[in-house]
Amino acid sequence: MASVVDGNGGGGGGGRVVMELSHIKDLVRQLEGHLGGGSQLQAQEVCRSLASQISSLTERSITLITSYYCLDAGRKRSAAASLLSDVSDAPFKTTKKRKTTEKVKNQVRVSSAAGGDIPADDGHSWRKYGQKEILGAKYPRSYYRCTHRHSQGCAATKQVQRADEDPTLFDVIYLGAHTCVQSGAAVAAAGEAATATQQPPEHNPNAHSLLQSLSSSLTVKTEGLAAAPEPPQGWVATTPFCLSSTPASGCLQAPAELSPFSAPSTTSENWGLSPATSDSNQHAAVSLPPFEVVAGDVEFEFGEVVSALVGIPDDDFDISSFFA
DNA sequence: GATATTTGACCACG
DNA sequence: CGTGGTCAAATATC
Repeated sequence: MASVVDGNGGGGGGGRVVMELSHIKDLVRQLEGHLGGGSQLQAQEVCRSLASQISSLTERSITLITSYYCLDAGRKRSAAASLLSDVSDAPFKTTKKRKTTEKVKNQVRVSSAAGGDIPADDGHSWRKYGQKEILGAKYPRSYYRCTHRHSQGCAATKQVQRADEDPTLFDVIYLGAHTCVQSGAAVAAAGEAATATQQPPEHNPNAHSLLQSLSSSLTVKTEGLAAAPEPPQGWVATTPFCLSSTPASGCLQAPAELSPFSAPSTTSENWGLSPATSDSNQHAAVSLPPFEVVAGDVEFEFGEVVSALVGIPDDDFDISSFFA
């Protein structure tokens, strides 16, 4: 029921986004190879070319997704609907109400640091404001908001829920983008990382690991789905996939400064961008501080995005079969 | 005293 | 009316 990717419905064939992403993945692989070594001049030339291809392909994918969102924002509904609340650029209205317009949402599964406790922090400071027993779930869901909500009007919130099947795993849903100013280092790192994925690596020492992480994230999102006949409840990616949008617009937009595939809420470099996590094994739920991402989710809205792009009616679309 | 967490209640949505 | 998200008072911690 509560399955995120529900149904085993129809749908088939490829999608443009997937093709683009697969293409990007291949290019990244090639680029990786050229980075490994080889003759300087030629390699540089090839890298440059590959990088620019990656850049344009990425951009195209973004465009596809964003155009879909602009067209269709707010029309879809699914199990996800209950998770969406509004952007709340208008400071919460008079009452304790649930808002239902769209909001940046990003879903990841993390493992707890010690197998028992809450997952380590993700670079942002959160303040718990509620906890709720959820029907059908063994464990209560905790609600967090950004500590800087009042001081900086940051509207980011997250929900943390222990996974039924594995108590050491936590499903974390990020809602809304951080507008607060965080420790500059993390943001800067994210920004730098983003830039590096869009431009030729040149002499960037991080290039390789960045590429690896990009490559692995793409791998999971495409191949992972294709390989798994029935993905575990929609937790399909190893890297958070942030469909950021500006708080005010209903439309999904590519962030101005950051990579569209940036870590959620521009947090620390441990969000799939650091060398430490670049060797992301499929589901090695090892507990490593500060934040081991076991699986991120492109999330079902992304599935709907894709379904729309391919022209599948949004009723009964199964993202897994789509990717297959 | 300031800040964070807990917890029951309130309220919107389906 | 049930469920889930949020509020806010009470409480805990620093």
